[in-house]
Amino acid sequence: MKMSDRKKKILQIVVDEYINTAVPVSSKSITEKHLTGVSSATVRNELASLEELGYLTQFHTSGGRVPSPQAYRFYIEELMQKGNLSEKDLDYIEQAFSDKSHDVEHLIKSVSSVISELTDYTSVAITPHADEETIRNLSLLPCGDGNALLVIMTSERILRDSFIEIPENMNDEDLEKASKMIGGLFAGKALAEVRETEEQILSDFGQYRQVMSEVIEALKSYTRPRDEDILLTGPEKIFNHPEYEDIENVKNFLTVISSKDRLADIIEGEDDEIQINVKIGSSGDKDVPDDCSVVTATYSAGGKNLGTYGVIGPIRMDYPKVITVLENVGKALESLVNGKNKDKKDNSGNERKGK
Amino acid sequence: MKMSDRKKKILQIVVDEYINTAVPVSSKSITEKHLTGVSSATVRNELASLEELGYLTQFHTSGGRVPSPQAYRFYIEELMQKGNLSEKDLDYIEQAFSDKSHDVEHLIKSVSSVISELTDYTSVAITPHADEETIRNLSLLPCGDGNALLVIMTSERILRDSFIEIPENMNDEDLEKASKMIGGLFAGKALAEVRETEEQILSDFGQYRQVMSEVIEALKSYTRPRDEDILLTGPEKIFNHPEYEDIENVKNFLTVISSKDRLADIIEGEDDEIQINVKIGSSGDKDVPDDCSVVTATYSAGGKNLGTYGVIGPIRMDYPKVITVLENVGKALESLVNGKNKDKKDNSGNERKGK
DNA sequence: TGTTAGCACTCTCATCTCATAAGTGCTAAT
DNA sequence: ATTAGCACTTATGAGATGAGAGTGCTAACA
Repeated sequence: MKMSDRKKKILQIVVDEYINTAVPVSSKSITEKHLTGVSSATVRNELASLEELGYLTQFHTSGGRVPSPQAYRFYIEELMQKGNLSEKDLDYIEQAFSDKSHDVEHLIKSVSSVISELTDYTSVAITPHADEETIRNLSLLPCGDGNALLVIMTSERILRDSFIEIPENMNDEDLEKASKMIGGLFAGKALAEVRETEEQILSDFGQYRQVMSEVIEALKSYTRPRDEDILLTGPEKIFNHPEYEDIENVKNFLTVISSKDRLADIIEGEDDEIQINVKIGSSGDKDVPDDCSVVTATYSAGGKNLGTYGVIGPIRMDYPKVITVLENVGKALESLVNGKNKDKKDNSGNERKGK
Repeated sequence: MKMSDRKKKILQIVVDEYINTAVPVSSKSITEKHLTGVSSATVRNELASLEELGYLTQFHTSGGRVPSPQAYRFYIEELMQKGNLSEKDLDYIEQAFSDKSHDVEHLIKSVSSVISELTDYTSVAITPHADEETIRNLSLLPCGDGNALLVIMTSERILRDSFIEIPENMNDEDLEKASKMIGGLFAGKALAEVRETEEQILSDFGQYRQVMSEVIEALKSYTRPRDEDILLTGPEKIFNHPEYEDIENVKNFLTVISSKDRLADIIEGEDDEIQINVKIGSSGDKDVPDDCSVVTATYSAGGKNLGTYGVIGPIRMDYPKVITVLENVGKALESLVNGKNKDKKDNSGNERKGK
């Protein structure tokens, strides 16, 4: 059976209506509010047919219809009409990003918080992978107790640090020399490269072999995302959505978002080509819980990867709104980053500027 | 009216029973399980009297009695019998702390997680105040774009970093000189001291005046606790306690713990003299929500402040268990820190080793 | 052949009643 | 001071009931 235009229209109405009201949609309400000119019986026939096609389900015989995950997917692909943000919302974004501080961490927090506020869903964010970054600066600082502090900064100003052990006989001056040497060696290299050239690097080193190997170990550990790299904003927002009046759903949700590892799995694994990615519960993605949807966007601007952001919430999510917000935030970020680059050196490129 | 011994005994039974079962306690159950030898009518009289004294309340006339916050306070002060941890639990603590990594951050996470696991409540932790620490190392690292990265490490290995602006004409060598100079100047100073001596320090500086003032600004900002300094572990644990079958309570709880600022207020403001601190809802402490209790312990060992840890949960909390766990974790921490110091240099002191 | 009116059927939901069980407060006896 | 006994209160759960919503089906219609 094919999808006639009227079927599509009706499906769109059902999804729109259900997103807005959270109430199963009846044939009557469709003819009354949206599709005047046909009788409810006609709509009823179409609904039955859409149900057969797998787009709609009923909880019980007299309960109206509810979109299936498949329907949401189709809706997002073909039916959804994206809106525009209100002036107020646009202002809000601008306001939030106008902060003077250039700090990546603060920016990430702002972005995450803006998304959560504007969409009214819980927002998740993961900072860009250090893996792809190049090392801008690497230093070893003395601690004075047989350890040194390794600090690295990458091209995108991501910082990592750890304590490493140094030989007993190494004094502060030696350490400084080692620091300069190792720092110079790694400057400009990508973290991912370190692993590849590990043997070569190690073999080249006599004097600072031990320190060197500790540094490499540390660098290797930086490629894994840390708990702190995953940000969760506004978990309490779920209470604004009626599906979370059921304690079981809350329990499930809270359990999922409590595990940073789990969260990372959920928002990771993006296809870089696609800018906005929607995962709808029980879509075969085992990481996303059955009754949740996750919409994420990976931002990059001026050749910089700025992380992946998104919202997690019920399957009955306001996709048009969420996607609109994510797009607008993306634009704002882009102009922020480009604008800033222009102010300084205009070293922006277009290498990785999403499709 | 005074509290007879029998009244105390009965109050203790009621609180114990209610903590264990979450069911209002009846006169009958008391005489049957705990106080054989008296009739339920006698107990009933005592209960009525305890109610008059403000220790007990009833939801409705045939519903048994429930302890009031006042009763919990009295219970903790006078009636409670602390248990011992099981072998299994003790092993668990030891296991968790045997991690090789000496990193403060990991330690804090372990502690928080252990507390949450053993008590079955949500655990909160706040890292020690950088304010009281002395600066062990301060360095300025070049970024290459008109900024420098300031990194400090304190005596307790707390790290802070920020980007500061440097003058246009300052090259990497100048920066290194400035770094050494400023680093030397602040080494051994407490962060709190910086503020006091600010004017003097600034006036002494000609050449690096601007950098210096940026550094001081940054140092001042380190005294405020950051979001990352507040750790929340196991929020989903609340679902193991029947009071959180009510969605309103969950909502309230989640809203409170979602705000790091709020959390900080709740577990801050400890009296340093008291090692374990119990705040019971509606106790006049406006930060703690009405239907929550917070039990915290501030740990210090070998002269080091190791942060404040605790649990947040329903007023009907298993205080004996929680307090026992907190005490045992404290002991384990102490022996860990002392042990470690012995291994190395035995530079431990007894300056601040809580009573 | 597609559309529609009409109607029986199903299911939920709120309300009511009713009986039961639990627990208390009070009184009078010990 | 304690206790047995009993009336009183309230929660809880199990039907029963009726209203309301929505559907599926059938037969008539354009």
